[in-house]
Amino acid sequence: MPKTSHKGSDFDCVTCIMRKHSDWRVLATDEVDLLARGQTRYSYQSGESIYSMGQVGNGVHCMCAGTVAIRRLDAEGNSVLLHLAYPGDTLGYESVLTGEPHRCSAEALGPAKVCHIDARTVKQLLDANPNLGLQFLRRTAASLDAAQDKLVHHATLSNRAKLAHLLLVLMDRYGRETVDGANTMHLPVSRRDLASMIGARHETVSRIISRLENEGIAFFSGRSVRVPHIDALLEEIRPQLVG
Amino acid sequence: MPKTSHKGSDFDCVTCIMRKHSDWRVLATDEVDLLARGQTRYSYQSGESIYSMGQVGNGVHCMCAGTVAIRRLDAEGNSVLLHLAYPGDTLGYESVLTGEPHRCSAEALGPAKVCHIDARTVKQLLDANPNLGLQFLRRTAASLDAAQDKLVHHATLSNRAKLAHLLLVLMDRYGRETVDGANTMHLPVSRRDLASMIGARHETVSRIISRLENEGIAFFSGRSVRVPHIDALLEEIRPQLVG
DNA sequence: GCGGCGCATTGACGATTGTCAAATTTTATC
DNA sequence: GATAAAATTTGACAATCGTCAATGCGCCGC
Repeated sequence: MPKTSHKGSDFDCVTCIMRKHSDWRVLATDEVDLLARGQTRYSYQSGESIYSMGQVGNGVHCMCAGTVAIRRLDAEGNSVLLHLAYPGDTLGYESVLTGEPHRCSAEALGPAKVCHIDARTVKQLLDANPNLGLQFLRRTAASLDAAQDKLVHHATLSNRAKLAHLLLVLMDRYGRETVDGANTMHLPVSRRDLASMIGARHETVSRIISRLENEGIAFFSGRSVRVPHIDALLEEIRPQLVG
Repeated sequence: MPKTSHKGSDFDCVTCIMRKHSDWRVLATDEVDLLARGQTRYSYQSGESIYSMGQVGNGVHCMCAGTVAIRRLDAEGNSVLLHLAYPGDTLGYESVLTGEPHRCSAEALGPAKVCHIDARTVKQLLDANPNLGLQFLRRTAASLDAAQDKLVHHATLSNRAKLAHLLLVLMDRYGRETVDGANTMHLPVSRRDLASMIGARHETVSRIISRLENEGIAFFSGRSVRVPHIDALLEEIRPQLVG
């Protein structure tokens, strides 16, 4: 499925609109120039791989547009979607810092624009501006916090509650409210990926979806989802607080 | 339950045997002196809190001896044991870096010796030596990697396999081999904590333990565990590879 | 347009799990 | 050491979940 990515040169970090929202915002002007010299922009089609588990990273990837899935595969070939990355996110810096191979793969979930920054440039910037390392540290700590939150959810919520929570999170980014007060969105991922995100089989997700539809809470058609009353999904997360 | 911790002054980071195994190993000699001036050693009894969720950290904690449980509580009061920390580990630096309250609590699981390093000193050291920030970054990235591995396990393994895996990990640190080739250990945590670590109810863990005993795989008595053939536990992790 | 192929849905069924409850053991406190 | 509190174990039962299997749907390449 993956086609070759397209390398473009009509772009520059100096003028990148996402830079102020990324880790690179701590750089000074001359450091941004250095960043721009080590940078190459790539366009990816849906399904294309940005990097793969097991490879050693030769640079970091800075997202300008699109959605990228961060996955990990276990020994039996099960794919688990761990994280969705968005414009402003920097990907793959762990491997550059440690020299270890990537522990996850990154795959475009739609047309995406991602800049590659050469490892040498990254190291020069880390040397030149200690704030960049601290910024990466803050970002990584936030990711760790998010991962731990997921662990808590996996340990305490039912699959149904986890799916409801995931739908709310996705609705927050992909959803829009219609005139009748309902919320709709186009799912960025397949049912299988939804299942791996909540730690269940895809058949189980299908059944939960069926029940949600029967109960009038959410309606699915392909990848489009309609939630008439968003509060009904919120109810699913809170365990029964008998009153 | 928690008694007050004991503040001791008969100790110095300069001579600390764990320093070479901790993040502070990147410091130069004069920086270690600065570290030692900002440091206070505390002794904690089993069950005592080192810091709590919601508090803003006024420094970082460096473990010299013992075992510390990193927990998170959800809105309903469920406690999830996310991580066990050991000598050489540095705890609570996220809060110091971000100014945000601690997202987890840290509790001694037995007699523990933990040094507190004042936030001001930490910031001075981060300013003085950029390698310290990069070291924290590597450490945090490793923690993130471990958390993601747990997420994959939660998504793909049965509770029984997760418990077997956890026992193997604990055996690696707490176990010793007896003359007859069996492995034994003293569990550092309660059944409830074991359950929260694998994302199951404590009743479920009790039942899995009963089955493991009936099948001759592992024998539990209080907190002591005896595993006659460690390979039998390993078999539990690998899904059925029909041959 | 057609055939394939992967994804999605649904049914059936057994296994596992969560919940509630009670009995028992261990641990903590005085 | 006695009592209280907490942790653990076990049973019963309903609900959920995973697996296997069959079918339908949609997309893509030819």
